Amino acid sequence: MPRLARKFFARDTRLVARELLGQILVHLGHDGVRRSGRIVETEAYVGPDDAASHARSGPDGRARLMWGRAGVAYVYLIYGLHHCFNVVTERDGFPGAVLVRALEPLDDTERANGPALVCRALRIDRGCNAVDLTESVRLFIEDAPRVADTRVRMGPRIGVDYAGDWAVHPWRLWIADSEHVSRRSRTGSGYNPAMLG
DNA sequence: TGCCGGATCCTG
DNA sequence: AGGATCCGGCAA
Repeated sequence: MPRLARKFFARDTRLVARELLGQILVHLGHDGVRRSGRIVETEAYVGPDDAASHARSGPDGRARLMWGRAGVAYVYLIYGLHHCFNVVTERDGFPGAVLVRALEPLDDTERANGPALVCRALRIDRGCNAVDLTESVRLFIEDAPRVADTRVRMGPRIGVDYAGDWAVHPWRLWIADSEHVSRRSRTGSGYNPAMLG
């Protein structure tokens, strides 16, 4: 199965977040086991002014990878015990990334309906940080059929209430009929992008 | 150098 | 509702 190439990621972050739905995230662990899952929920973090984004700490800060080459993994530790997996987007010099929030489990993978559970299920940790997904043989995203617009929902990002006006942007995207999205996406409302005026 | 708070999850 | 538990950023 072909993997997603750099030009897929080097676009508007919200578009990448939308088109990542349905694609297959694959990690070959140190134990040689292939673990994978279909991406069913994402969030977009875009631009230098997004108050919810780690990119706010600047091009030399914690999330400097977000300012760099699209298609690279940005993995960080949160709350001292969990990992979150992102893919860098946009052109060089403009920060952006998509957080993978939930997977439908495929090969040797346990439930992954939350960003930290995604990393736990696929054994992704900071050893995966800065890996180029377009070149790595152990961490990449396979190109799977595109999900129809009618199945997509969008709503505000989770856990970023501190970000003021930026918290209300509907930059969380998920597959409406998936059993494997996070609790908030399964029970929350959300709306269809096609219904936008 | 010290402190604060977080793109979370689980248990009670 | 609260605890677990580490690290980067910012204030002093």
